[in-house]
Amino acid sequence: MGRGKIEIKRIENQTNRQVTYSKRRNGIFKKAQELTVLCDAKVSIIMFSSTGKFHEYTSPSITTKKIYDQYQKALHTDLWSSHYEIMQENLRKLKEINNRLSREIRQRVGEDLNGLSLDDLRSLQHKVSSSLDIVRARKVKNLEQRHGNLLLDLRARLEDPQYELVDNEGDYESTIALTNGASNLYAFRLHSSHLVLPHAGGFETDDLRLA
Amino acid sequence: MGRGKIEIKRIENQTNRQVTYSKRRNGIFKKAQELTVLCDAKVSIIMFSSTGKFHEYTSPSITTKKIYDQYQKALHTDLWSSHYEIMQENLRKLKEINNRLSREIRQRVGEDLNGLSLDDLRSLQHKVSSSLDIVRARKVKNLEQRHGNLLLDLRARLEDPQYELVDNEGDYESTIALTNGASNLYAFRLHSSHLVLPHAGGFETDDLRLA
DNA sequence: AACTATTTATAAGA
DNA sequence: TTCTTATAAATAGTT
Repeated sequence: MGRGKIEIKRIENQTNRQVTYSKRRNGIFKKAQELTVLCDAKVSIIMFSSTGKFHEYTSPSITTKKIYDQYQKALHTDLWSSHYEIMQENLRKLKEINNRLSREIRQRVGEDLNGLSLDDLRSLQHKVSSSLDIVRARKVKNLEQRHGNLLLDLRARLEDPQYELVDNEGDYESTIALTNGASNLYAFRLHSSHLVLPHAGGFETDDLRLA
Repeated sequence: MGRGKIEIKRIENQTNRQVTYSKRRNGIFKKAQELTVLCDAKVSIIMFSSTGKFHEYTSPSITTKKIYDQYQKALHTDLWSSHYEIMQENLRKLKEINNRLSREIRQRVGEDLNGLSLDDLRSLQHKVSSSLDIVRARKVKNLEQRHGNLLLDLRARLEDPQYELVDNEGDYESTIALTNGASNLYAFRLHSSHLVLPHAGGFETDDLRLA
């Protein structure tokens, strides 16, 4: 309907496209308004131009939110709650992980020991002690690497009677200690990998896996 | 456009109204489709007839939900999005806290030491060492309390040459050590108290403060 | 659901 | 952008 017939395919000329968009948009909105009045209907139109400009028509006596609520009812589809539920669940899991990490670290720091039995304390001591060995060994290793100094190495060995043990059997012993000491951590990681991720393509949700 | 001109007002004859609704609905959807193609636009139309029947058009390559997301963004209209954004923000913060806790604990366990300078390692060793002292002291204290046994106490003192120091000056020394060692933790807590909580009355969001 | 006289929308041009 | 106008498209009333 115009001076000439046009083919329904993308208008390549940007200006033409904009003009046509504007004209036809008005046309559609007018028709929507007429439909609303003539037929006592409720209409919601939302559109975005190719440049991202937003326009809408909504029948008077209704809001976009109401239209969408009805839409959801009509389709028996809940567009948003699944996302909310997933986010809630992720929040819950992250908090759980956080609490465990907090407790673990507080105990390692020496806080919050009241609930622990003697055995717990003993085990905690061993864990912390193992960690200390590892850190100490690492520090020494760093020193060695940094200075390439055998004298220093020797001095470190003298300074630290446990060093010999850690250094010789360290790979095995400390791995065991570490595994035990860090077992909770591994559990946390396993947990965090269970975080439910929303489907792709919906809301942009950050990757929730812990690094 | 038809055999006669019509006034734009509600069609009282129910049958006519239905017929007109049907015809004009198709017209609008066709125009929406054309607009989509011609102008590379994104259109979402949702309508309900006076009898409650539901119909929609959505441009291919987009979903109603996406249109709705964009709609919310475009209007800065807050139907649900503020809640959503708050949850996103909280998730982000929890993840941040989690990562810090994880790093802290991993270092205390003896993992992930590669990035640390010699000074870092030294400081870490001191922290872990302090923690170890505290835990050890606590274990011994537990033993004492449990058995009320002086002999045991004595044996513990023999077993652990550092005990004397910790026991005598422990309250001050270990508090300092703890405060230093746990300073990051306090920072985390401060952080977590900054979590934004959604307004009451919306979606039920769990309390996000860390215990 | 078709038909078609008419109205309405709009493409192209100014 | 807005207006103009020839023409295409939509549709009201009819079958």
